[in-house]
Amino acid sequence: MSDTISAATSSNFIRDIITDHLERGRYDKVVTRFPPEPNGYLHIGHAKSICLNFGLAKTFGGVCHLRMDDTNPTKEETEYVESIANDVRWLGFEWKGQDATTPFYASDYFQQLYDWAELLIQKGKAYVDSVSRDELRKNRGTLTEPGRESPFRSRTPDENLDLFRRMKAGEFEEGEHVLRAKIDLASPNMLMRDPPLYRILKAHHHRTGDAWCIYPMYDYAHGLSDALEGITHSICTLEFENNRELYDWCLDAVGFSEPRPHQYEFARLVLDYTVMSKRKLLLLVKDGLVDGWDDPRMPTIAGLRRRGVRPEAIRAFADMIGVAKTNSTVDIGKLEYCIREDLNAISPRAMAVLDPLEVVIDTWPDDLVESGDSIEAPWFPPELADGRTTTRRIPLGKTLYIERDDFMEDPPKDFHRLSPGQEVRLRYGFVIRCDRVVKDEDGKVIRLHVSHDAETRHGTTGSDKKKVKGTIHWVDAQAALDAEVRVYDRLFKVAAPDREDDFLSTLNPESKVVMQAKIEPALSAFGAGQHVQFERQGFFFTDPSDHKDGVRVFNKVVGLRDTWAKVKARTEVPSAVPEPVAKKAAKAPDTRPEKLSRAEIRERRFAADPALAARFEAMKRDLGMSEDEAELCAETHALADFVEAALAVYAKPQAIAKWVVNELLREVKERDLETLPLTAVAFAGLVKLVDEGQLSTTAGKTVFAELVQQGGDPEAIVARLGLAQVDDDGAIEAAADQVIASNADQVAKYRSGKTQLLGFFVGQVMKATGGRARPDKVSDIVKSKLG
RNA sequence: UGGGGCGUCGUCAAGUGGUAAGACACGGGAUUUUGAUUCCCGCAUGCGAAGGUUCGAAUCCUUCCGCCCCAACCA
Repeated sequence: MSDTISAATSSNFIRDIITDHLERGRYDKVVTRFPPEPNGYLHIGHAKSICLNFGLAKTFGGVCHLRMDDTNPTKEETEYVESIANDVRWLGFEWKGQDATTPFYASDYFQQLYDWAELLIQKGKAYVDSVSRDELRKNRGTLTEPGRESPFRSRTPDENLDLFRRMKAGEFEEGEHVLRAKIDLASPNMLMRDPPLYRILKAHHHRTGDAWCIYPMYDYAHGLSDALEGITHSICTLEFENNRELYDWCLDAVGFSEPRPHQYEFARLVLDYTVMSKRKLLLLVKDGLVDGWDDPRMPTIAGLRRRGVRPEAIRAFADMIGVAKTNSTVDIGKLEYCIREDLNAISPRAMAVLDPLEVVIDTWPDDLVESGDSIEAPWFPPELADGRTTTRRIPLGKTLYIERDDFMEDPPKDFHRLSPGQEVRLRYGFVIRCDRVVKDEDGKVIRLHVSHDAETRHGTTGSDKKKVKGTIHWVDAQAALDAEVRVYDRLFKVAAPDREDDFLSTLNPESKVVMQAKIEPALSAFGAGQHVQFERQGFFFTDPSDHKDGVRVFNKVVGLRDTWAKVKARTEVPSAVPEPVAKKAAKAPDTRPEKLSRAEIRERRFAADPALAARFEAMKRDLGMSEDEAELCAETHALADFVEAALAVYAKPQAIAKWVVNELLREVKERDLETLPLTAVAFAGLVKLVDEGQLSTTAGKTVFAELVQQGGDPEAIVARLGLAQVDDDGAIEAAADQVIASNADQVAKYRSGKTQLLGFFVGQVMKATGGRARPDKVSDIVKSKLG
């Protein structure tokens, strides 16, 4: 793996999990995996996942497996396997596989997976279902209605085994039978309603050929492949969150015990102005809307590579956008920034005129008309030269080309370029003044006549004496070489083509514009696959396949930042065509029931349990609890019992309710109250201690946490931990002085008005006293000391 | 009450009860023979909303709101 991969990758929740696991010794090394299905080319979204998985392995000193998830022979092809392996390697990563070049394949595990399926059948955890595809779907129920059992669900293991073996032997046609996990048709998670594990597919597999006619489904194959390879952290995207339960089921059912792999999900990359789904990308390729998978406009790795983006930029981008669980859309400007930053450091500078306008220097000396002149210029600007002192000669003659955009007959006042009567500097040349404009009969400017100031010639002393506002690029007309320059822009006109009914209708017709450009002759030395900055324009890349001797083809990678374009856009009329509003694609009907109001829900609950209703009323009426408090305390009978028992020890309903609602409720979310070591008596004792001022609230919370963990007696815990409240002004003042003395800069900030720092000081003093100080007193003392 | 997730600046994103990181974008300035690069400076009295707990809440509790995912023999 390359050393240039950023070591300072920012933290994310998955790193935190792994760090924790390693610290606790749950695993002793990290094994991740990148598991693409070889049914398409990798794109920048995959790159995010690749950087994550391989990056994690690298930073934790583990390994990452590249595994082809090839369980569906109808979609997968060897061409894709090769492109995927190639792309991963190009991105700068090495995988652990059978060897350095061969990846893992899920298809290598078909026999083992099959054997485990037989095991599940024998354990009664899987059965062969023989209903039609339609029937199966209907029997699955809906989001709100449970599914129904298939009549074949009760087949014996022996029957199932026989049928399954015959499925494998090819005795049945596709769709006749399917092997299903026997889980729970009523599960709220649709994936757990007896999901198919194996289906019959009489298709030729790209690696196993015709050896199999049954193939495992994703959920079955994936988790078990992970387990087989000793994967520790199986990282996938958010849409698989629902699959995690099934992932765990499969591993448990086959009999894997800890430490075994676990699945974690992060948000996949969504980028502005592009599409990322393989289906849509495939459509663009198949319909010839782009020039193949490696069209430089495609977000594929192959496309980016051909465009001239380097792996360094992609890795920097992956690092920049981070890893989280929020569905988000990344501004494509971030990618462009990373590309520029990378290319800026390595690209030699040259001049090229994409849209030439002829310029004749009328003052050009006669003796140089034939022979011409030339100027030496560095390939790199001084701030980047960094020891690179190479230069090239730029021919210069009487006739030049400049960029058509760099001339305006009637310019706005902040135009720094060439216009009638005005001066501009030629990059590495001299200052010229526009004397005359020649137009054709349509009024189009076809030639400029200028005069030059020989004293401003580059490299001569005093050449920069004359100050002009602009410098423009140019090439000598006689010496210039012809080149094809492919100017690429974003593929879509709208920010979210995915949200359109017909995403193809938003294709940007100007995403590829081919220019016949004039370039400086030194560029003839450039072979295919080289980067260059055309000054004032952008970064370009000689096309890896089309650029040859005599045929010069440059791809535009990305433009330079263009402040002028921004200024222009700001002053011009804002484009009258508003971005079309994205229409949401029609979705399947929402079958969720109407939302019930809170009161209705309560009514329903209490109607079902009048005794609970009575307790709720009693708490409200007899104990003076608020409606909310009473409702929460009467959530279940167990809780209500607990509250009543606590009240029997310490009869202050407000105080008890407060602690129940704000502290206890949190603990009983995941755990049953009955399993908590905390007793009602201990709880009441704690509330009393705090309520009577013997314990600060902060210390009270510490004791509460202890009680929840270990149980015990609150007073004993207070004594053991030495938490009794510090009420003594002297002790608090001493602590406060200490804190103030050691935070002089913060004190200064506070005194100059940043009073929100009070919390900081109080916090420091509280920490210094181990949370025992009376907080209100601390606050008062600190405030008066800070003045 | 089907279940599972997610809401912090225009965009990503840290932050897990004690000073709302950072980056991109944006705005201003300096340097500049690329309107580039580089360098400074500015940019969330506030974390979906409202209540509550606390000396102190983005963080804990409650309720509400919004968005995403799941009913392929795809992955």
